[in-house]
Amino acid sequence: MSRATLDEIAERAGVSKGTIYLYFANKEELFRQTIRNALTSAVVPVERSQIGSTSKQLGDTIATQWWLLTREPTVTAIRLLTSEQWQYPDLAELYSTDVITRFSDGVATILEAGARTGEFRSLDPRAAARMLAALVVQSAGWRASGGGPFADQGSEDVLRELIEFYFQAVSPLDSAFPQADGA
Amino acid sequence: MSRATLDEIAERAGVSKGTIYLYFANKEELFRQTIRNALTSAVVPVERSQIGSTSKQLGDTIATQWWLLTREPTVTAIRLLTSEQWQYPDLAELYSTDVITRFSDGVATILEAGARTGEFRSLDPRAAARMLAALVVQSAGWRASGGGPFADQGSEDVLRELIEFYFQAVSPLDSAFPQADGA
Amino acid sequence: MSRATLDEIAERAGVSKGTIYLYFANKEELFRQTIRNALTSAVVPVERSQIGSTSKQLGDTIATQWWLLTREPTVTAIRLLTSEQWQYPDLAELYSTDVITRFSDGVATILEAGARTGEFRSLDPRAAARMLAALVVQSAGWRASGGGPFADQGSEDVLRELIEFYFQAVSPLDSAFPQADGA
Amino acid sequence: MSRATLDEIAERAGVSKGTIYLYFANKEELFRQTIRNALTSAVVPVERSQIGSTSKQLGDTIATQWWLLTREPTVTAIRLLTSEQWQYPDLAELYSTDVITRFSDGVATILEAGARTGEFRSLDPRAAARMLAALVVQSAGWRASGGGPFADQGSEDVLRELIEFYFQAVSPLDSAFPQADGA
DNA sequence: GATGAATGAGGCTTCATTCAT
DNA sequence: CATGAATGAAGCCTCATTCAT
Repeated sequence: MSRATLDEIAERAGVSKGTIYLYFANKEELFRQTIRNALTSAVVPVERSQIGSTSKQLGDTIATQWWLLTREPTVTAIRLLTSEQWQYPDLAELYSTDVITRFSDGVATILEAGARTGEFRSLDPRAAARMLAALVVQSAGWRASGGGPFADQGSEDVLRELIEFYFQAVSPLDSAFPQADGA
Repeated sequence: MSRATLDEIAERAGVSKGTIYLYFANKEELFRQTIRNALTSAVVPVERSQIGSTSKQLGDTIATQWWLLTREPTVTAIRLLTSEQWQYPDLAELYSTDVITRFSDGVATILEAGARTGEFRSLDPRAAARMLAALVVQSAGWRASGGGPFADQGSEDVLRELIEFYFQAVSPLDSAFPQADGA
Repeated sequence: MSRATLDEIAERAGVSKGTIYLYFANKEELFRQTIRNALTSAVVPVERSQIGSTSKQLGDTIATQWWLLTREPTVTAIRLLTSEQWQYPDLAELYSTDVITRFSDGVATILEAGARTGEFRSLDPRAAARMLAALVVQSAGWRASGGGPFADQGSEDVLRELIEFYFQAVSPLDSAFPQADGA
Repeated sequence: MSRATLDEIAERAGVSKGTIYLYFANKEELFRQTIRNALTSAVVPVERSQIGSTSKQLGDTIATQWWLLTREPTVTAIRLLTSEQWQYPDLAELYSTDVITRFSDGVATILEAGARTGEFRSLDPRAAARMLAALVVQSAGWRASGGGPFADQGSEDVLRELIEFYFQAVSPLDSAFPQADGA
């Protein structure tokens, strides 16, 4: 990432330092708007995925969130945010609420529906959704950082591994292995 | 956390600023050794837990890692590390290898043993261990930061939720719910 | 006065910043010409007042100078000038010569004439004129700034007070109090 | 004066820029304390001069204030203050109140006493004191700046001229010329 | 060993000035 | 002629590092 100095930011943006101040009141505002933009675009569009079987919905939702979290602007934003999270707790809150909670809520709804149809095991949907959120966020973070236990796996591989694991975890106890065609 | 200036660090340590330079070459070295210490102490002692049923071993291992990750020095260290991971990739690597990989390897061994005894489902033990690592690390991180989907749950509750979920995920398809007595 | 940035100057003048540079080489030149204009217009027209008794001439001269000094463009100019007098000694010199010396010279002439007619005491006319200059300039400055010992007096009151005092100071030792009808 | 940049201030003080911040929170505080110190030391000690004839008291008071206003720290302080008076109205107020008002009040008291003993003419003592304040302040300012009508007179000459003029102005109409031995 | 006053490189921000339109 | 987006030198301030005591 290199350092987040205005000199470097300006250079990477191809403008002079002073130009930045034509568009942002100060460095904090620049920071906030950049993060906010990226995070807003990382919110998984739950409504769009409410078609097909709940298994398909779940796979699609996971895959969508995965790609939103691992694509460039989001990675940079989260990287910046975690670097400075103690200075901008409200932005961290935004991330938590808009991205994670929304994903989690969407997943809980799908799990509930799937439990009624028998596609999923009957379990606490909110707890299971939180677990999935943790799984997706941490895995994406590790992938993005190039570290962690996924260092030598491609992004698709990690996603597939994740989906397979989660479907096992929520599949009905006597069911066959479900179809996950996310991504 | 407050600011990480040498003035504040010295004050909290109860020494003068100059004294720090008697023990550390510079701020980076102080940073490195602090993190290194904390991380080393967060390595779960796998050998110790190799007694009892594999279920018990798994539950113990998860719980131990959980408490190691959520106790004070580790929380601070990881917080610092993730803030600066782009500046100190070798420390991030250390975290990844010493803490996560070791935990993950231990879990994989347990899962494998449990699969042989029929206590656990038969699945890719390394993949399942990676998933558990992600689950534990992210959940602990969220707990520590006070944000995320666990904001209003106690640490024990989160741990219990996590263990329950994971045991469901790895339990044999026709098994009853296993006993998780971590913590 | 607000800040003397070119942005604000341009806005108040109703033109764009770039336009200023079509008419002035740089900010210093703009500054110089603005001050110069205002100061030139604050020169008391001594010749015009050379009618009537010397007492009336004196009163008129004081009053005229007073109003020239306390009206808007002069106040702003002098304010700017005293703020920057160390950067623009030539402008300060201009102020000193064109405004103050000319006023002082005119007053000295009147005092001399008045001394011959017996209207004024016989004293060093140049010294007495310098004193009057100091009196008028400082009083006007205080009035303009809203500070100083005249903070709660109206401009006319200050002028009247000043004229009365000065006439007392220069009146013949045995004379009755003269008529001051300035302004 | 040269420019009031921290670089120059530090250089003149013989320290580095950073050192200033060990003693002052910021430039404004440095400015304030410098001005405040100088102005406080420019307050004429009225009580001390309450001995001898009122004429002597008046002469002493004028002379004392004159020297306080024309000596180095005061000159610098007033110079700085007038440069920035729109940024620090409270300091200008301090100057006005502590220095000018106190001088003016002291003079009014003396004039009143002198009027009772017949040493001074009977006139509005507060108005006459204000006039003297204006006279002294402006003359001192001109002397300090090296400009104005006193450019080619020594400081003692200006003071003598001022005292002579003022004593004429306030002397009883039929009195002989009083003794002014200020300075 | 320990201290903390002093340093100065480097970061953020302002604003006079330029120039393509 | 007029504009205003872009520039970058220069100002204020912070803080890691040094060194005389």
